[in-house]
Formats: sequence, structure tokens, C-alpha cells
Amino acid sequence: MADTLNKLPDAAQIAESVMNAGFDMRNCPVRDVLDQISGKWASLILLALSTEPHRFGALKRAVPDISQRMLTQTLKDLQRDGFISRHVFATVPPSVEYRLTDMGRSLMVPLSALIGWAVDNHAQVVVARERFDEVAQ
Amino acid sequence: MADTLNKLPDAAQIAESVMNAGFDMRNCPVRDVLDQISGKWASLILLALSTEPHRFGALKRAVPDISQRMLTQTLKDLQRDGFISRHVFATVPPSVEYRLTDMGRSLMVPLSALIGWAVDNHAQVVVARERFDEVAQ
DNA sequence: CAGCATCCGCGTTGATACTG
DNA sequence: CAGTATCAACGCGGATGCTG
Repeated sequence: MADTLNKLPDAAQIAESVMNAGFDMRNCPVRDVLDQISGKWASLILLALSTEPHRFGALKRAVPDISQRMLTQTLKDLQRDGFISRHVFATVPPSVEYRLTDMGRSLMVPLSALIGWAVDNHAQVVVARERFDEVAQ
Repeated sequence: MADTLNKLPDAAQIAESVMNAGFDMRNCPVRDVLDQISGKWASLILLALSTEPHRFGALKRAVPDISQRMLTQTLKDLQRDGFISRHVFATVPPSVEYRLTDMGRSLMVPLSALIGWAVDNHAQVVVARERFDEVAQ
């Protein structure tokens, strides 16, 4: 994954084809879709669910600093967009399991690649920031 | 790009390897990097710059609904993270050109794939939302 | 266990006006 | 042309307490 630089032509191609395919930035599908998965928590929840289904409590433990409120809300948003499904088991005490839908798994293909990039290049970004802040005092 | 569903194993692999590679959700590189590129405008600006360098005014026209303030601010943030570079030409009137850095181009590999997914699957997401809102009244 | 309801601060965004 | 400065509105997200 360190050789992403060698794949630049592909990226330019995709970008160009996106721009050409009647891509209108006004009623923007990019924002409409990405705004959801780019919230503070969505990508982390999707990442956790990509390995296996999780119950509410397990998710809360898997995504350490999330509050109950945000977990509930983000799960609802992700379900609304069709990325995850909710399965209630009428046990006592009740248990609810969340899992990726087919569309959610399909989304994880490019999303996990992006997450992988973030993990690989995080250090470089940090360095770039420090350098920038240094110059601008 | 319609056959992304067939590539699920790859996604699960990447996700799993990400999770295993000492991935700590607390000091999260994902959020640290993604928060920037997932702002309301960043992805659109990067997309515009991925085809060719743009001047400030050209960018403002390429990303229709952006305000001057947000364009300036987002450009500064992207430059700070090392994704774009700023080139000032001492002409009269002054002109400033923005272009992707090597790291920015590298980022566009996975990012443009994600954008492509968004474009391809936007309709499905909209349908999922309508269905959800219908049931929940 | 898995939520919902409420309150509230603070950051992000937008509108507007001004400048080198 | 390419910004900066200021103000106001909005909503995300956190903290807390309560429920089936």
C-alpha cells in the first residue's frame, strides 16, 4: 500500500470520468453521500462492523470515546442511508445487533482503501502540518 | 465500477489488516485525516484540482455554491495538511494558482474511488432514505 | 441492555463589507 | 484578483438523567 504513488494515472482517470459523467457539483451526490460517512463517528462504526456484526454495547466498547447519544444517532443515520441493518432479538434483557448491508459492504471497498491510506500516511500529514504552522509562526 | 460487490473480500481484508495493524481508535489517524477531506468543500476542491491546477477565481467558479470565506479557509487547511500547494505570481492584478502536491495526488487514488462510488450509488442511497422515512412516518 | 429526552456550549458556516 | 475582518445563525456533539 506504500506504492499508491505509482497508481496516479488510475486516480486521474477516475476523477476525469467523474467530472465528465454529467457531474453536477450543485445537487452534489458526493456531499450527499460523503457527508454521512464523514461524520465524526460513522467511519469508525462502519469499520468495526466490517469485520463482524456487533451489538449496541459491543459497538460502544469498540469505538471507545463515543457517547451513547452519538452512537444511537449515527447508527440511525447509517441505517437510514441503507449501509447497516438492525436486528432486534426479543430476549430478556433485549439485545440488538447491527450489521453491514450489501450496500454497506460495497461502500467499504473504497472506504477501507481510503482508511488504509489515512493510516499509512498519517505521519506525513502531521509533519506537513507542523512545518506549515512553523512557517506561519 | 458496478461490480464493486464482487470485490468484497478485498475490502474485508483491508479492514481487517487496518484493525490489526495496531490501529487505535483513540488517537485516531482516520478521523485526523478524514475530518479534513470530508469537510463540506474539501473533496470538491480536491476533485477540481485533480484534473489541472486552478486559480482562486477559477476554483470559485468550479465549485459553484462555495463562499469566498470557505474557499479561502478550506484551501488553507488543505495546504496545511500538505495536499495542495500555493503559487503566487507577482503580476498585476495578482494571480495565485493552486495545485495538488504529490501527497495530494496520492490521496486522490482512494478518494476518487470513493467519489466514484458515491456517484454510482447515489440513487440507491436516496431510495433507502425514502423507504426509511416512509416507515418511520 | 439499549435506548430516548433535555439542556447547552462551541465550532462551523454564511452574509456582508472592506483591502493590497 | 485574491483575499481579510466582523457578525450572526445554526447544528453538531457532549453531559446528564430517565425508561421499557
